Amino acid sequence: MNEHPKSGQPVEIEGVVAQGKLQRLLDVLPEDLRSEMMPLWQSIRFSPGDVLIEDGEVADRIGFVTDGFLAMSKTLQDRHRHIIGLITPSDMFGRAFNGPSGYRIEALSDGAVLTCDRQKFEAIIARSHEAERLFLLSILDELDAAREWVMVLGSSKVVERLASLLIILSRHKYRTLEGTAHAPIQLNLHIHIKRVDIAHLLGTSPESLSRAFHQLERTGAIRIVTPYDVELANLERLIEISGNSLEMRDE
Amino acid sequence: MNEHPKSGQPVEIEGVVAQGKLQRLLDVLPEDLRSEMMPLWQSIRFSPGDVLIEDGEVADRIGFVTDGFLAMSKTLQDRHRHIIGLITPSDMFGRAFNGPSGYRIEALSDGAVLTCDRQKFEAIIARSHEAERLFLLSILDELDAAREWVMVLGSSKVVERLASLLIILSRHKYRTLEGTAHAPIQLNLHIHIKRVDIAHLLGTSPESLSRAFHQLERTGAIRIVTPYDVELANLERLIEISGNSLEMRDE
DNA sequence: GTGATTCTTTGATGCCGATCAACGTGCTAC
DNA sequence: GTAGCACGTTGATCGGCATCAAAGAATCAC
Repeated sequence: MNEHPKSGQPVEIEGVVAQGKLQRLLDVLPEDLRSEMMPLWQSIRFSPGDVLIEDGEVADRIGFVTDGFLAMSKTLQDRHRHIIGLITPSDMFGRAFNGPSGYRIEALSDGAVLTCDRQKFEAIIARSHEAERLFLLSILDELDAAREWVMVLGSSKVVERLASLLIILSRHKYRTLEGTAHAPIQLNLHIHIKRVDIAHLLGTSPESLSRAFHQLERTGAIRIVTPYDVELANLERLIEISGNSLEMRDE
Repeated sequence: MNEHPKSGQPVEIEGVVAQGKLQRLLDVLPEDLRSEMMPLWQSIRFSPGDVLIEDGEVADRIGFVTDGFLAMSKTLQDRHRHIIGLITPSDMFGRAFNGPSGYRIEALSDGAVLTCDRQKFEAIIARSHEAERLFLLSILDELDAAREWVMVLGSSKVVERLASLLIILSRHKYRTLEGTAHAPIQLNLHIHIKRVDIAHLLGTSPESLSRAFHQLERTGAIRIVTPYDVELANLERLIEISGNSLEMRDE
């Protein structure tokens, strides 16, 4: 029995566990809608370079990231590739209640998503006032994140932007460590993303990004263990370099 | 009689006429909620430099711009001022259903807003499914706009960013000219915003911005009549310079 | 009108970062 | 092992832009 677990219990589909926003959404759904929605979900694993939704395509599916990093990206005629934003665990993608996507959704790391038919998702959410409200709140969060990112891109220098990114990534990591009592003084940050992708996210080139990384290391703000493993040795200095533009909320 | 005009008719409060999103919102409200909400509105006129909501303040009011330009801005300790985004006629501001604002809302031009107590606004909207849905859709629009702006800020060069901004501004102007049958070939764009503010919006300095303006003029893309009046002489070239990153939808 | 104030533009200089090129490093295949 | 490949780093050059400084241009007070 117990085909569809009760509210509050972790939801697992094909070996992939729903958490964060998706779990909260399922939690507030009344039992009947919840039962209706559960079988619609499907898990997909991805690897770097995979394209989940093509630029310009009318997305017929929405999804939640359960693990790994996706990006909204766009490459212009002049072959310049921009990464508009990261999509990190718990985030949603796919333009529910909205028109076609102007951006490609692509994978920057290994990971997994849970996806659902877009129209069915919308229809079910729309039948629960609570769920639709929760959905609205998560869009408001996305909006805040996007604006914060506008702020970051406004800082002219690459080191500043990189410092901001590292802080944001550490916040994400911290967010998922809800078990921990206090923030650790020294943060070992595992970066799952290639240098090129970080560069395109920060609006710079891999070369300049590399220099920025090593500049941060020279000032003692970070220590580069491997290109994918960085130790935030001096968080205060890092914040200072970033320009103090970020709210240090823990959510 | 007819204290509260019927749906579909323009709403006017203290000489200021509601249009765009606010009007649509009022239109979908059932008559009782509409009557309840109408007396809550209050018009405020603003001039450049006026601060409507202070950075960090818990906004107790929301508002819709009916005329002129506002900005979300933030100035860091190092006195650097960033403008995160423009708030143009029909746009909302003030974080309904959300926490304190991390940004200042300030006026960049003369204009007017209609404002309403935030909690009362939320309460009334929440009682109408249609209205809450409409609200959600307008937040989704804001999200798109924010992401588009991330895209623009990603282009390294100032001329490109300026070209994009001019296109966006012309779109706004076109949006309000719903009476006109077709887009005019040659667009006379009145810019209500000071150079410093545009500069801070584009993440550059007034000096560099000035040079960018004149560079656009040299290439024939625009003609500068006065600093506040620009003629988009060659829209195609302007789009080309902008990097084609913008969707040319008319809404 | 005149002067004060505010905004825009122009000029000169030095730094940051884009770009091209080459080299280093780690991984996979075999 | 070695070759090949993908990714990261380093070096050198050059253009764009921030910055400082100062000069037009427009507006307002009076």
